[in-house]
Amino acid sequence: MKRLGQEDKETLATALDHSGQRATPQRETVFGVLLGQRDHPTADEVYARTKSRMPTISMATVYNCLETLVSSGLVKQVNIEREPTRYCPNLAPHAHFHCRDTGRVYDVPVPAGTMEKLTDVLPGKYQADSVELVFRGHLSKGTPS
Amino acid sequence: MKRLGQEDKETLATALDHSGQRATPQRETVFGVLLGQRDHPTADEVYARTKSRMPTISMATVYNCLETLVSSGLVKQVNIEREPTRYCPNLAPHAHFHCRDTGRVYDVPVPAGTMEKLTDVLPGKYQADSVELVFRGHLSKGTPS
DNA sequence: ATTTGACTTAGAATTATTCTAATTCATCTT
DNA sequence: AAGATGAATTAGAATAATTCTAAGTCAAAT
Repeated sequence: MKRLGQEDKETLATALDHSGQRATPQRETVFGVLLGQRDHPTADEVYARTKSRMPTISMATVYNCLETLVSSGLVKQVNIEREPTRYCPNLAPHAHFHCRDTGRVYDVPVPAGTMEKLTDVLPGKYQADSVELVFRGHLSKGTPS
Repeated sequence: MKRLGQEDKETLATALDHSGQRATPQRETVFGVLLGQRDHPTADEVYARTKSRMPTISMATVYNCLETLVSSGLVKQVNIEREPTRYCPNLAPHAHFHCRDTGRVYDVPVPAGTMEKLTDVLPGKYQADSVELVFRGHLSKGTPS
């Protein structure tokens, strides 16, 4: 239940300012929720967590804040199959692993350059500006959460 | 507007039988629609195309048939961002390219083994049974549809 | 011929998300 | 400091893709 540190607060303020938007208590709280538990929560989950810190916030505001954070580049949306959109504040290039058993989504770090290298498979006419890599399967049993 | 050839019909019958389901005129027609125009149509689009061959079919049946085809392994669902699910009868391993300008989705063939090789980035505890690779961007201008 | 259960159908229900319209709030201007 | 301006928040209505329900149809098996 930690609050935003000074550093994160500045990252947020700068990124928002850079995209012509303001830092607000709601946006800071939502950002703090995402940083505090990096388990790819859905908007619903973000709402629940945020509400416990800021009981008056509304669902619409949570959606608005998430959209704002995404547009400022600090947060990424993660869509897996038709499930509700999840939110991820991990800015490093990475892949995702979706567990069929639990539905959980894990970040998978990838070596530098790996994602970019993937675009080599593209015929010249395709100009990719983003690459998404998602694995689906299950965790070896005996593996803790 | 071609119908299903004998070969595709048998592929369908076998795959359905293998998953304990029956071949029906609706399923054949929907499968024919997917094979006839491999542009990753949404359920709505499949419905429209199927309706022109079989005017009495209902949306529910189209969804049912698509689900049946997916469960039999002949068709893959392609989900891109929160857009409606698209359907793809391409069984070869391939990636997808999503054009930001037109919204179209293109199949991108990948060299044999490429998709499997990607699982090398996974720490041991992750057992992947499927890999999904999606690029997003735009087509070089001057490129015909 | 009858039964059985799979398949189809129309329409209702669901659900994540977006929209609307009314307020609140911070900042800017005077 | 007071008022104006526009961004941000809010509750609730609206939307849209998909799933569900319940009734009807059909094909195969007895």
